[in-house]
Amino acid sequence: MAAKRSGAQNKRSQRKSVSPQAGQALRSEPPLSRERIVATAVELLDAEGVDGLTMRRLADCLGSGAMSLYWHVDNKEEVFDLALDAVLEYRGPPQTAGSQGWRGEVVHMLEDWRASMLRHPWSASLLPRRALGPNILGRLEMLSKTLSRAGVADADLNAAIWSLWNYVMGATITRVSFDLSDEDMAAAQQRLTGLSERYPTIERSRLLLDNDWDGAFRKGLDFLLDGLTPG
Amino acid sequence: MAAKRSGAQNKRSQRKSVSPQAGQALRSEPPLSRERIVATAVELLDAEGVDGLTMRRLADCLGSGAMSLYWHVDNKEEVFDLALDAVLEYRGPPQTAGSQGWRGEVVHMLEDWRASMLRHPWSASLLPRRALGPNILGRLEMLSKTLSRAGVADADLNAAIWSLWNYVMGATITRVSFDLSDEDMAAAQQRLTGLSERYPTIERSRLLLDNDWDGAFRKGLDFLLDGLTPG
DNA sequence: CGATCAAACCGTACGCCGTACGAGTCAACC
DNA sequence: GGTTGACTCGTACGGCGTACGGTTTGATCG
Repeated sequence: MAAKRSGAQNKRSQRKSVSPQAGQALRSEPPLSRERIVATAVELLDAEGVDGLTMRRLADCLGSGAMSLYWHVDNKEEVFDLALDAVLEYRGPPQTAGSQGWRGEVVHMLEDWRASMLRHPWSASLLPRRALGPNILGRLEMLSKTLSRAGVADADLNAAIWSLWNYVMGATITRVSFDLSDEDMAAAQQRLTGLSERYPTIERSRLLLDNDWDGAFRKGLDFLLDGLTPG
Repeated sequence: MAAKRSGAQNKRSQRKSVSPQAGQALRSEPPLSRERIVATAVELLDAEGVDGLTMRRLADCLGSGAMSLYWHVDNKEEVFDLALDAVLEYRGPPQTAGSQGWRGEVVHMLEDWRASMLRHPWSASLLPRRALGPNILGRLEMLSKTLSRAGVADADLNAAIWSLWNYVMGATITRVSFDLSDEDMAAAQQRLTGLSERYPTIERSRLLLDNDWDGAFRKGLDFLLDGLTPG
């Protein structure tokens, strides 16, 4: 009988043979692989959203049967985890202005983090999962190293990292949640004005409308960084 | 034919009759109602988590048929929305120390917000939804009013509110995501030490272990409030 | 060459899901 | 009695994740 044991055992073991594509002479598709599955999953998520990804549809897009996916992947959860991390690659700050200092580097990485997730809004709805893939860990490592070099005390380092993480995640989720279409906006406003005697202040401030999300994100980030660093 | 039209039309219209419980002479359960459905949904979510809530199970707990729920509720999404808001009621700061000032009131409300969600961890996984129920709106209204009275400029008010919201949501989601059982903790540590040459800083700082979440939350909140207020 | 074996693939089936549909029940009112 | 409207629910449909076991394929070895 075949193997197919528990997670990451014999699967993902790379082909040791010399032939680049083994078999599959009649099939036009390249053979399945973790990478191809994840890449296609991201495409599907981008196109159809979180509910549009099913194992059957994913397999269809890959030109394979649904159950074939389970050779490369433990279950649907793992597909989500891999897709989330796949979208969060970070290549570092732009080299053109190399002398922007640690703070510029941190701001750049965090704004890029948020932007990457907003480019794939489904990623925000996957958030409450602890999948710490290599890309997420890489960003945390960069954050940790940069803050440490900037003089943040070791005792405060973890709190500082988590504060920034929290802020970025909250801002991203909120931005996705309220990324309403125009009619939704109108409906929300409608509902609020109907209740203006109950919520006069937020009705008057038009909190749910015309807000500068990007600017507010940057502002709050600055506040946080001001507080987090000794100088 | 019956009515059952679109959202919040004829449903939820309270009984005008004098009889306290109409019909249902043989059934021991009280009649269905939005309130009872939501309360039971919260119980079920607390007990079984987000995947444990299905319309059939919810109906079973209520002693009714699954399809009966749809008279009082549009769909499962609405059950989630109502459950989320139901858990976020806020009764205001403790009256004993009435003179703690605006900042104490804000901190109290935000810490209570986070605590309420941590008491029902499923609420964090429901987050990326824009359901603005009365309790959430009430908290936003309180925040808006208090900050405004504290002297935050109107131009900065919305940014201030969203920054605090973002921070609280991110911190709560993160806390839930990493609320690992002991073996999960060990596994995460295992995975990290295996990769210590790739992520030396976060491995050394033990970022994923022994962290003071509550203290870090309070710290970051203070940073944010420091930056947000003029004085 | 033929035998063997693991890797990779996939068809079928099971139990569960959300909910459309329409029929049923019952109190209130004409 | 007849009608109506609020409410309950049995059945059914299409779709889901995935357990299970069978099949194909290429590599390896005699």
